[in-house]
Amino acid sequence: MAYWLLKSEPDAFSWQEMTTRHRDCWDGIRNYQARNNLKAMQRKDVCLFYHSNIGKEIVGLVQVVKTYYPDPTVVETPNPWVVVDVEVIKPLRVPVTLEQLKANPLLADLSLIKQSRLSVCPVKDAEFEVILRMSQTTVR
DNA sequence: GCCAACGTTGGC
DNA sequence: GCCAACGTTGGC
Repeated sequence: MAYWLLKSEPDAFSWQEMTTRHRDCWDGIRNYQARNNLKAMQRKDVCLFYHSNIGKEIVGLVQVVKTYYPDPTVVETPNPWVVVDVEVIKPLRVPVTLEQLKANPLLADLSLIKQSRLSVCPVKDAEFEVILRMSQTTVR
């Protein structure tokens, strides 16, 4: 099982909305590196839900419930873009801010920090554990 | 609002 | 194939 981080601007799609829908397809990814990460996701993989721009914090956990398929919002053919379906697991008990992530030496290598523009980032097992501990949350 | 980082486009 | 111009993301 792998771990990932999904970014969303709360103005466009917030954690609040995610919990209302409970399950949703993660569409709109238009970056090849991010797309390749989507393609690598397996069912049951856990994703950290991050609010970019506003909040700048990880606020919840979702899991992959359907592996990649063509992005239905794309009309051109061939369609190079894909989505996965994700489902809410739970909110973090305590959100973890970007500031905290940056301040933690164990997370110096975090993809979110090193490559700030990538909207679907891999998270290493050890990094995930550290972040989860910071959030005072357990996965299930 | 600004700017750094980075991706994409198009002229040559 | 190089690189300048331009667009986008996202932190500050």
